[in-house]
Amino acid sequence: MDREPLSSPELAHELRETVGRLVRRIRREPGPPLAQLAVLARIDRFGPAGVSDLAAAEGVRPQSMAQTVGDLEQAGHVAREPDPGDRRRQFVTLTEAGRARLHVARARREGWLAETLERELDAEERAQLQQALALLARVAGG
Amino acid sequence: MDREPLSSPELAHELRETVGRLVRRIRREPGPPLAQLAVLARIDRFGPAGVSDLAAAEGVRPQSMAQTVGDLEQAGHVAREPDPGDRRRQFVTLTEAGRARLHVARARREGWLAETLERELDAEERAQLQQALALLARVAGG
DNA sequence: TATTGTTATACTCTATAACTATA
DNA sequence: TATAGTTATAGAGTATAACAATA
Repeated sequence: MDREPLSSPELAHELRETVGRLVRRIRREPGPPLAQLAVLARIDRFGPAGVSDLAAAEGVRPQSMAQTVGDLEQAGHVAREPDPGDRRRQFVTLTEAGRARLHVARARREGWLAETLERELDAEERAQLQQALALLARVAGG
Repeated sequence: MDREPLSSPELAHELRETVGRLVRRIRREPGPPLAQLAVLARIDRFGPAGVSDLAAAEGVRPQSMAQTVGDLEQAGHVAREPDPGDRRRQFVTLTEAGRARLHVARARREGWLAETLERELDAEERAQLQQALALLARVAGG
């Protein structure tokens, strides 16, 4: 199944097309908006954080994150707590409803992806993919 | 550098986060809208095609593709030619301006990605990534 | 001055609904 | 009826610009 190695421009092209299609496919699954889900997941994993921290972590502008966090707050999925040491900052925390929402959403939305990974790939291929994700993280995060 | 193998749900989570960040990073590079670029690239590679064909190939609805093709036509980057055998169909073709636009855009937008692949990864890692893309295509395309 | 965060506005991308024209 | 394509409308996601409050 080995193919000719692609040049970097060719590989860049394939990479862009493939991840584009994958993102569209994931987004088609029902569930809460992906940007919101990502924030809930991050707070659940790493604990309360400021809006700027969340923006930097997700690779978006603080203004964009303020919008996302505002939507989550209106839905009752996050709450804000003032930082006593720096009154500019507000810690964004998960509410119980937000935590429940996260778990349900994970089961549904990432559930599709997880099932597809199970169905389409064998264990070795999943390990291959896991290694490749580390490479992609380097490409994206630089 | 081997890590513990992730469970499929964990891998799904990492996959979604990583490709999300990568897409945002690519989109930040200046250039024409990605959806338009993808259509120009496809016609350049596979020749003129109908709107529905393009929609199916890119994994979007025909209505979405009609919008994208309409924008491209207004910009003078594609033209339409009637199919003499079926008057419902219209072949979308590249204009000279569209071809020029494509090549400039590739040099700029995918150029960043190609350079990053060259800089951040070695040849073996790029080969690894190429193989992983085939796996991702299976996940996305199912 | 720098940092945290906001609101206002606009663009990209895609979707669903409702439609016309042709097969 | 089915297919190719359209317009209208809406929502998700992100951006820039301009601003307020705090450090």
